[in-house]
Parts: sequence; C-alpha cells; structure tokens
Amino acid sequence: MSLPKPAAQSAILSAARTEFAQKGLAGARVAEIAERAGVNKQLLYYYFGSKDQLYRAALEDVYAEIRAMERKLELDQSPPEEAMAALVGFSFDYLAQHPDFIGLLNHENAHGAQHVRTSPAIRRTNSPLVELIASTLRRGVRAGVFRKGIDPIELYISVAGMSYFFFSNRLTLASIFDRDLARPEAIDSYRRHVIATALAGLRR
Amino acid sequence: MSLPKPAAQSAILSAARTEFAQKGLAGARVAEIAERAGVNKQLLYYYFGSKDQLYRAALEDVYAEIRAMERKLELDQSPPEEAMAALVGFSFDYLAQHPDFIGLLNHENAHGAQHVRTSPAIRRTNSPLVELIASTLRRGVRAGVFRKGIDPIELYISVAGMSYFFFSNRLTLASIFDRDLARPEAIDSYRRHVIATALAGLRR
Amino acid sequence: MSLPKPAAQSAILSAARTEFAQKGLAGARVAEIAERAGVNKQLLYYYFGSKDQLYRAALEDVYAEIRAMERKLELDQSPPEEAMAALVGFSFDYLAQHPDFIGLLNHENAHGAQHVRTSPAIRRTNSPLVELIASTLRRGVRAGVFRKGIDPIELYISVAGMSYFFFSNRLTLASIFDRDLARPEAIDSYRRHVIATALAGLRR
Amino acid sequence: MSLPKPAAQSAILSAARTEFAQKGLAGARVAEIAERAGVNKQLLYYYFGSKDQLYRAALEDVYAEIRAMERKLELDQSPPEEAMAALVGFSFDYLAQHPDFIGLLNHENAHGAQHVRTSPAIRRTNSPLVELIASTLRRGVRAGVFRKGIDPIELYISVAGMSYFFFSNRLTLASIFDRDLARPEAIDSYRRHVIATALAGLRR
DNA sequence: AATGAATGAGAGTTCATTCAT
DNA sequence: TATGAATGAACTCTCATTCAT
Repeated sequence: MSLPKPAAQSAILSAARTEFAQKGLAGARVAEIAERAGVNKQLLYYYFGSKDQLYRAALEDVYAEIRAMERKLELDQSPPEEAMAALVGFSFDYLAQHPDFIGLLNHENAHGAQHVRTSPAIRRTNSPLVELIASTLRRGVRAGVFRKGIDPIELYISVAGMSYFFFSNRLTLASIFDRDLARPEAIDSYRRHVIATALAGLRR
Repeated sequence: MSLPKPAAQSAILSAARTEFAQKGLAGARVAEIAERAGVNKQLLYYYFGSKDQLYRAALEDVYAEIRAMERKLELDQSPPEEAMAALVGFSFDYLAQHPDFIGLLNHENAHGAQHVRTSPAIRRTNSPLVELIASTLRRGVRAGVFRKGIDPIELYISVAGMSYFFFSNRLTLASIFDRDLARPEAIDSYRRHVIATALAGLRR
Repeated sequence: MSLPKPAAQSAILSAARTEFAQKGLAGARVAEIAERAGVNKQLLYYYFGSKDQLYRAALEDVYAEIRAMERKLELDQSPPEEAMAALVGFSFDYLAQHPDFIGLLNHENAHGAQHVRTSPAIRRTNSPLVELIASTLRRGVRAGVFRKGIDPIELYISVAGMSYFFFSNRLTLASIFDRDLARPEAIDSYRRHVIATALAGLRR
Repeated sequence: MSLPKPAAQSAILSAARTEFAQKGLAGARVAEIAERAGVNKQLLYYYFGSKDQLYRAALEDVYAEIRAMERKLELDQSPPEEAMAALVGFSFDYLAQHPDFIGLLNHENAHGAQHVRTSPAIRRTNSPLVELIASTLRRGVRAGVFRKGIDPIELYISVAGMSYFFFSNRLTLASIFDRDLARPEAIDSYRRHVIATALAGLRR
C-alpha cells in the first residue's frame, strides 16, 4: 500500500471491478478483464493468483473506496434532521454514481456473501456511515426531534434498501411498470421520497 | 399451461428455480438441475430447448406464483392504515419465505433484467400488489389519513426495497455488523421497523 | 467387465498405455491419446474423469494383462530345473515383448509408485509368477537340486531385475558401451546369461 | 570446470538433480528448482540457458560423480573372488546411497536415453567399473576360479540390474508383496543374495 | 418419453521463457 | 551478477449441446 503499485496492477483491478460487476464471478471472463486492462492474460495470475482471488481483491477494493468516501463526511455541526437527510442523500447518491458497487454486491449476495464473510479486510473495517447514523440519531433524540428506540442498524438497512433496490432493480422495475426510471427527474423524485420516508419514520 | 404438465416437467422447473436462484444463469449447471430433478440431462432439452429457455421458464414460473399470491389479497374492507400495514407485511413475509425469488431477482438484476424485459408473459401481467397499494392510498387520502401526492410506484419500490435488501443482503450485513439477522426476533423487529417507517411516510 | 465395453473405451485405454509408457504421466498429452484412439478428446473425460484416473486405469490394465499371462503358465510337471529355467525365460521374454509395461513401470517407480500403492485392483491380485517360483523352489529343494533358504521374493526380484534393467536401460547402456543391444543375437546371448546366472545361484 | 564455480551455480545444479530425479524432465518445475536453490528463477537461464540444458548438466554431473567414485576402487591386490564380491557390493551400495542417481536414470531410460546418447561428456568417459570387472574376470579365469566365456558387459548389466531394480522398484515391490524392503535387514539380506548369485554364475 | 454416447467451443490455469533494468 | 515484470504457447478440463436409438 505504501509503495506505488505497478500501473498494471491497478489497471487490472479496475477492469476486474467492472467485469465482475456486470457479469458476476462465474460469468466474468478472465480474458475479457485482461483485454480491458490492456495487459497480458497471465499477468492476472502473476499478481492475483486466480480468478477467485482477483474477485476478492476487487471486492475489497470497492469496499475500501466506499468507506473512504464515508469517512470524509463531516456533519457533526449540522442540526440532526439536516445531518440525517444528508446522510440518506449521500447513501442514495453514492449508489446512483457507482453501479459497479451495486453489481458486485448483487453477485455477492446472490452467492451467500461467501467472499465478504471470509475477507478479514472487509470484516475488519467498521462502516463509518453506520456510526455517523448512530451518533446523529443520538443527537436528534437529545434535541427532542427524533423518537427513542430506533436501532441504527435497522435504520441503515432500511435506508440502504430503499436506495439499493431502486438502482439494482431499476431495469426490472422499469420493464414491469413501463416507466423510465433512468430519467433524472425520476431519480430525483425518488430521492426525495426516500429522504422524506426515512425522516418521517424518525420523528416523534 | 392449462393441461397438467408431466411430473418430470415440473420437477425440472422446480430444480431449475433453486439452482438458478443459488448460482445464477452462468453459474448454474444443467447437469446439476437434471440430477436434482432426478431425470436425464437430455430431458431438459426435450422440454425446454436450451438452458436459457429453461431459465426464462423458471423466471416466469416464479413471477406467476407471486402474482397468484398477490391476487388472493382482499383488503378492501379494512381501514386504509390497517390495509396498508397488511400490504407491507405481506410483501415482507413473501420475501422472507421465498429465498428463490430473491435469488432469481438478484441474478436477473445483475444482468440487466434481460429476461424480464423480453418476456411477454412477465411484462403482460400487471402487478396486483401495486394496484392494491394505489387503491389503498386513494382510500387513505379520501379518509384524510394519508398525504396527497404519494406516488404508488415509488411507495412500492421503497417498501419492497426495505424488505428485499434485508433478505438479499442478510449474509453480507450479518457479517459486516456481526449481528445474526436470521434470528426470528431480528426478523420480527425489522419487520415492525419497515411497517412503521412506511406508514410514517404516508401520514399527514 | 462382464458387459462388452464400448469400443471407444478400450481404444482409449490402449492409446493411453502407449502414450503414458513413452512419456510418463506428466509428459503425456491428453490430446495425443485422443488422437491415437481416434476419438474426441473429451470422451476421455466422459469415461475416465481425468488424466490421472486414465493413467491409473492404463496401469491396472497392464498389470491385469501380465497376470493373465502368468496364470497361463503350467510347469508343475516339468523337473524343477527345467521349470525354473522356463520361468526365468518367460519373465525375460515378456519384458522383451512388452516395452509398454517397462515404460509404465519406469514412470511409476520414478514417482514413488504412488498409483500402484493406492490401487486396490493392483495390490489385491497376487503375482502368480512369484507363487510359481516359490512352488518350483520347494520342488527343487525336495528333489535335492536346489539349495535351502532361498527367498522366493528375493529370487524373483533378482531375476526380474536382470531382465528389466537390460530392456529399460538398453539405450543408455548401448550408448555407453557402444554395443548394439537390440540385435537378436545380443538379446539371446544375454537371455542365456540370465538363466545361467539365476540357476547357478540355486544349485547346491 | 577446473575453476571453482560460483556458489549459486552448484546450488542450482544440486537442486536440479534432486528435482529432476524426483519428477523427471517434464514433471520438474523450473520455479521449484530455483526456490530449492534459493536463487531467482532467471539465474537458471543466465547460467544454463534452458531447462533442457540444465537437465543435461545435472545428468553429466551425476555421471561424473559416480565415475569418480569408481575410479577410487583399488582391488588389484585382492584375490579375484574377493575382488569381484567387493565390486558387486560397491555397485549395490552406491545405488543404495544415491537415490538421485536412480531417479535420473529412470527418467532418462523412460525417455529413450536421449540425453545420455547425445552427451559427449557422458559417452566420452568409459566406465571404470566395467573395466575393473573385466580385469578381475581375467584374473579369476587365470587363477582357475572363474569360468571362461563370461562377457564382462553382460555381467555388469546383470549385476547392476539386480541392484538397480531392487532400489528403483522398491516401492512398487513393497506394495505388491506387502513386505517392507526399506528395512536395513531386508536391504542387507538382498545384498548378500545379489553377491551370492553373481558369484555363483562365475564359478567353474 | 427417455437415455447413454459423443462432441465443439471455450474456459481457467500452468509454465518455460524473455524483457528491461 | 542478479532480479521483478511480463508474455505466448499450450494444456487440462468444463459444459452446453447434439446424435442415435
């Protein structure tokens, strides 16, 4: 981490992330990843050992990235309601802008989270976002604007779920309801709905 | 469709549903499905033509099933808030009890909903649940208990999302938060959280 | 065994025997075996599962064959010295005519006899030849022409060794001594030497 | 050759000898040899050019070693029978103590002695042992204790064969006869058998 | 309706070797 | 003298699919 990795290594990681997000572990093609990265196929093995280990590395990479983003959030000074709205908004926006993350999570879940569960690197790092949610909740309760008894993890899951499902199932939903959910207005309208719903659930 | 299918055919369909739900289209093995169904591998081809068509059939099967369940709901007589709580609860419970459905949806989304989009059988059938939500919303607005301007599709997406994410990402979440989300109490607690959050968002 | 195997199966087995004998397990090429057998490469996997299992099958096949040959020997009526000379001669001649057997044994030994050791089919079957040697030894001792105290297994090993080494190392030896050991006269001369040496060691 | 080689070079040679002896030319891994020798993989290429040339070097090395040992034998003063027994014993003991030599020979034979045949270094050097056998035979014949007409090369082959086969096929034989041939007593007993058999074949 | 035999295409991976420093 | 990075060729094996009955 401290030494600069060879450029090839991060090119591979980046290509892998995209390919795995789109096609999953089984569906992804090693040759395709190599080509996207502009390197020889065997270099993947030189650096990562196997397709499986490359997948794991890509997964850890994407988790590290989102946690780095979360760590940048600074909302301690804002009023609790504003802060919470910002957190929900951040969560929504991050997914809106990182389809790779959704793709990887989708596949990971589809396979029982095997890799997440066995990756110390992922398990080790706490989620800064959940901790921010927890502290904001406490501030809101103290300020008398939020109900007591809200579980921060449950809150996180419901907020993440509302956003995640929208993006992960967007195409399925769009097809079934015959409504184009990719339009900026559609996204923005749903974003407001999510924030409103989340906050409504917190008020006394 | 109206005639009773040969036993072998539904055995295949059932095995396919499980296998595809667990491993996705690319990861599933035709040989494995045949073995689970207790039939010769070639029978799949005899009945369904190809792996892809079998996947599609399994997908349509699972959609038909959930819509049949939805169609049984009769909540016109209940007060709007009760009815809405029941709808949210139904949505949550169905996912709790049908991991196959989640698995298939996950894979489907992971691959751009290609099959859902091109399946007339799926697109043709409206979702009875969304229609029930819409009518219940209208009743609630009329009765003065719900806000105006709630979009039923957005409401459906947020409700489904809160539930779906919990079950689809349960293992990932359990691992990251180190909390066993499979315990009945954990499920029940989150169920109440979802219903409370959904309804809070509707009230005036 | 009781049902006639598909022709392809024994064609594969035969081709495998030759290829493995010539190049060993690591050096042999699955594609080459398939081509020699005139079948599709994947049929090997259909029938034998893997290169390793095919190697094992070929090894068992070759052992079964030599034991079948040994079982045909009937020397109970001959005088002990004649019988023993015949046994030594048989052992020599068999190797002379079955380079595949030598090749397979060579490779097997070179790798610690891993497959022989773990093949119940090979370990189960006793060597009829060693039993014949033992009984002939006993007859000779009783008749007063052979010494007491000769161990039949040691005798077998020394006899087999004299023959085996000649054929297995023939090319190396020929090169070092600059003498063509493939000439029929050379073979015949050495054959007589082996029989004479073996019998000399037995006489009182 | 006359100058002391760099340490790395002989470390490679030694590692190569072991690896090739155990796995043969095809089965040996260049990376494994480098690791055993504690050097970078590319150094093998720097010194030896290719895997094949390294194999050849290891083979020549091992031949040079055995010939150096043979050259040390001084038996001109002993009575012919004693001298011959010592020669047979030496041949047996050398193999007992140099499994690498057996391994390399095994592989070499398994592949038609290609490298021995084309190595001037190996072909050039006569075998001191065979010459000693020849001279001892002549002395014995002159002394009236050995038969006339024994071919020294045939004698050498049979003696080497009895020993070589025991060690090279030890594991196979042990497995088939269910007798532990690695026990010191088993080795010693067979050693006596070999010497007795060889000498019996020479007596008038 | 049902099956064992057989196949073609392509996937992941290994491995000796070379490049560049 | 020594090495980390990179590559091309080839190999084993998997898998959906078809043939023939």
